[in-house]
Amino acid sequence: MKKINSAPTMKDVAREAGVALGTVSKVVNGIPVGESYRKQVEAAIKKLNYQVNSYAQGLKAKKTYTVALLIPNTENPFFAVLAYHINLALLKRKYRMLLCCTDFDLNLEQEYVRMARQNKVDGIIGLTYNPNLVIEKDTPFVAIDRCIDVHIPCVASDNFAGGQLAAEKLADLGCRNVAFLRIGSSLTNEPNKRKAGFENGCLARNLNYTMKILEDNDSYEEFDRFLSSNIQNGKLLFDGIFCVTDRLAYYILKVLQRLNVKVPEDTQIIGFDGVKLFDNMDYVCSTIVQPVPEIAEMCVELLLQEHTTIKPPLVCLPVHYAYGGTTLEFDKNSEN
Amino acid sequence: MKKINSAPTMKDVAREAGVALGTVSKVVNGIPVGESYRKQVEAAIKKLNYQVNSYAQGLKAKKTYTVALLIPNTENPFFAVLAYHINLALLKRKYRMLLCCTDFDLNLEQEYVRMARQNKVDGIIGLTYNPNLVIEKDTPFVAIDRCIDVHIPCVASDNFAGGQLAAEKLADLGCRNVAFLRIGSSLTNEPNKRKAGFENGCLARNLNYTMKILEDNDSYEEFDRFLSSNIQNGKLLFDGIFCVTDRLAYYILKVLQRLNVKVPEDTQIIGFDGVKLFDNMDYVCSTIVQPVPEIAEMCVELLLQEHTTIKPPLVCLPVHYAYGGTTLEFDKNSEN
DNA sequence: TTGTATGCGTTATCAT
DNA sequence: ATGATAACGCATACAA
Repeated sequence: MKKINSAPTMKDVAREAGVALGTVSKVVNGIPVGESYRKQVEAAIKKLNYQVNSYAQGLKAKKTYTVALLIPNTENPFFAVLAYHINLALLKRKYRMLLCCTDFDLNLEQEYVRMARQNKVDGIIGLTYNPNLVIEKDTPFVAIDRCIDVHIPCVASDNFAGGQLAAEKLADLGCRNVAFLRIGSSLTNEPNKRKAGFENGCLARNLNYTMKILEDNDSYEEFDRFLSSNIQNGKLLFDGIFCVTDRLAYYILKVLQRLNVKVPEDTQIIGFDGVKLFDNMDYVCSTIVQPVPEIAEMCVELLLQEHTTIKPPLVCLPVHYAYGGTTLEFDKNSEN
Repeated sequence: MKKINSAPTMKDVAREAGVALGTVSKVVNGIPVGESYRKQVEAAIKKLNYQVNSYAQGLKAKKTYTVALLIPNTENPFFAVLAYHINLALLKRKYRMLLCCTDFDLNLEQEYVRMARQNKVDGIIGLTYNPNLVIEKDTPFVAIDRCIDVHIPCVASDNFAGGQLAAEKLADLGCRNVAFLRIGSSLTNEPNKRKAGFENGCLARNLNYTMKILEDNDSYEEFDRFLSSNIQNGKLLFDGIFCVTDRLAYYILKVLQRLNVKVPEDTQIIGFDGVKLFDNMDYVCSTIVQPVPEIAEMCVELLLQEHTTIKPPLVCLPVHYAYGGTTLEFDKNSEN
């Protein structure tokens, strides 16, 4: 396509206004300047429709007002909503956002981190999976859901409490025999604590529990088999299931429907994330809701704090339970 | 956070390699240079972990390898998936993507367009709603779903054909009395053609049809009333409903469930977009699927074509029907 | 072929 | 308070 050629520069403005270059710069940057000069310059700016070139600015200032967000994709609604809120939080602070979808590609993750060095961006917010990700000490980085290094702040939901809450809710809702279903990376990360929290909650409430943990490259259908094998006389042995994500919960819901297990009458399901199909609509399933807007704000805040006071290595934000049709409505209205 | 200070520059590399600045530049840009020099420079680059500063590069070249994507948000899965595929298409061409969520804010849309001028980005792909959006002729811009100007290429699905297809499918599936439901901006855009296409299809297939068109600021609940008022003896007068989007279709599905109308037995629903809750999972409803990856590719292709041959003012890409549980399974497997 | 010098648009440090 | 000038890191036209 045609190149953008003739953007007016400060020099043009200076000539138009009949003042020196430096004066224009001052006006643009809000540095006090003689009233009459000010007006002239402003008039010239308006007339030429001048706008600073942020690339020249970035070159000079080593500051680009751009932040890179590394996430696997925006097809998963959790990531998509996260991206949206981070974008919002950045916009509030006049920052732009470079969206870098990594598709779970470990090399691509590293590539993007490298790209961010050399003041191409002012910082990175990353939800990554590369266990060997190299982040030089002078690259401002905030991690989501994974503690990469003590010097890199990590922001996450309180996953342990979330798991615990799920167990408690199932207990409150009358379950006695529950299962925990999980699939995902074996990487050590915060969401892994959901399991421990759930176990803890089950023990506290005297719930019988069973775990079915799959690895990343396993097939979801393994769950089909697992559930089928736990059906006796047409009834599922579990009256409650906690799924590590809403995505999985949604999948399990379909499986149970096929197996003629009634949800929530026979078996209740709680997921994790708080995914909605469309904004302002219902949750996909009863779920432990992650505080996405707060996570976004926290990430941006931590990333942009200039005052290099001590950075918290791990920030856990509170989650809450929300009804979404896959549990009994006992406490439908208790959004927490 | 700490500033990135000491990034090595070409000068550092030149010194390290014992060559001149220009030589380094040439190596970096793949311009032939003496073999021994090449190796020395490459060694120095590796040693210092040097990387070009794209801001200095952009300043010089008036090319930033960055494209801005303007969409309302990434909370709506259609937008989210679109963003993902555009990101992919750009990545293939070594371009970065600035994600600009406009939240349907007309001023913000204009603001972003302005920002893009002055070679801050090499071009813009925009799904916008501002009817008065000013795009200077020298700003590379590709529009999605709306013809802004003859000089600005517009990429969209074949919405007319999609509407027609919806009518045909409903007819094939045995419907005789159908309704078209729509809510959205009254702006003239491509998706509006869904209505005309549907009408056309109904006429061709002798379907009785009713239209219920709401405006942007109307309440969805208006549809509740509309449907309620069309129930006689506990039966809905429509045996088929075509909704302008999957989002609406999903909403209507919930309404009908509340009204005890069985879907798809009593009434079948077809939406538009092809939204899936999670990737690789089922469609939210039976739907007319937009070819999102192709739309993304086309946008990027049109935007980046250097050879300013003639640009097509409007490109319509083919849609197809997909079963998603809200129609009878008559042709479940016909993904067209 | 390789090196040198200039300019891209800004900002900041100087004299004035 | 204002204007001239250097420097940011890179690319390139030009000289060697």
